[in-house]
Amino acid sequence: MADDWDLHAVVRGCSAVSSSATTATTVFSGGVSSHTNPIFTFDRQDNAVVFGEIRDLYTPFTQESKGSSFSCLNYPEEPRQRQSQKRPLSLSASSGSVTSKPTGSNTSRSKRRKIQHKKVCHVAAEALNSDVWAWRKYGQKPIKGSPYPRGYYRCSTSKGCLARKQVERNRSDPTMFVVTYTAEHNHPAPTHRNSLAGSTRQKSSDQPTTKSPTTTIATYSSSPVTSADEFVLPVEDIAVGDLDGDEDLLSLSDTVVSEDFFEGLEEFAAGDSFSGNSAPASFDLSWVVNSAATTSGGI
DNA sequence: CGCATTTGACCGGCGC
DNA sequence: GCGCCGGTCAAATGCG
Repeated sequence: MADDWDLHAVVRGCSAVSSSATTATTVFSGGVSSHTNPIFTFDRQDNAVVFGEIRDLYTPFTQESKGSSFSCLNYPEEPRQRQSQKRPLSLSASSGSVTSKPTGSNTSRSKRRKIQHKKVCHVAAEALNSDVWAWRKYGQKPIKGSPYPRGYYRCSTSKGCLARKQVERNRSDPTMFVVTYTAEHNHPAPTHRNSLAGSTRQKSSDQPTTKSPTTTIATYSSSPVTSADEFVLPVEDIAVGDLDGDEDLLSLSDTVVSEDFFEGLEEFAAGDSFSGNSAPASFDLSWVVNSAATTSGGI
């Protein structure tokens, strides 16, 4: 089926460190556009973002930036309502069992859409591989304005972690991906690629060395990054849920982040992610495809 | 056997 | 009020 979509192969990215460009943006879905954090001012209409944020992007959404010098995150947790709410789902149960849907009884799943903060960042394919967190794919969907599907991932490091991530290929630049982070991790970042993620799956039969041209996320292997120099973060802000911006998704200002910014990250990324996965130094999709969303692999 | 991925369906918000 | 679309869930499937 959607073999070509392999978006999942891309996941992993953003918060990572790789030698490539990354764009970070904080967005408030729903229109909560005003500022919220004194540390960085971002305005949906101003494209104003401050490093703190970016830094944050690269920083695991830990509870509250424990001791981090960048406590920029302060997401309101209003939207945090459902998540593990097992709904009856009618799939096979057919009619009757739909339990007449939880008509607002508990919480609506989308309520979140209104207030949830989101962090959007643009990362190069290479950067997608490097992510300290373990993500597990829970869905994929074709998005209207984009020729590429969007993959939905959830943090698998911790069962209760609400952190989610959406990965979508930038339609203007297929080599770039738009990663949207939602909610924060309620647990510290794994020093080593967590295990909860299980084992990295490897499609032996489908080993896409070339995969379908359709969308094949050409995630080249990551380079042992450590050169923060290459970190150029074009910051910009986009309207969540409204890929109208599509094309300008990746333009705007370029900000060079000092390595200092990612020092910690590198630890994560360089520390284990790479070594953990015998990542080929060359462009090998297979690796990415495997370790991508699963992360796990590592040690 | 366990876990991740895949995929179709369901749900609710938002726009018209 | 209706329809569209994004987001999430859960069953099924496959692989390690």
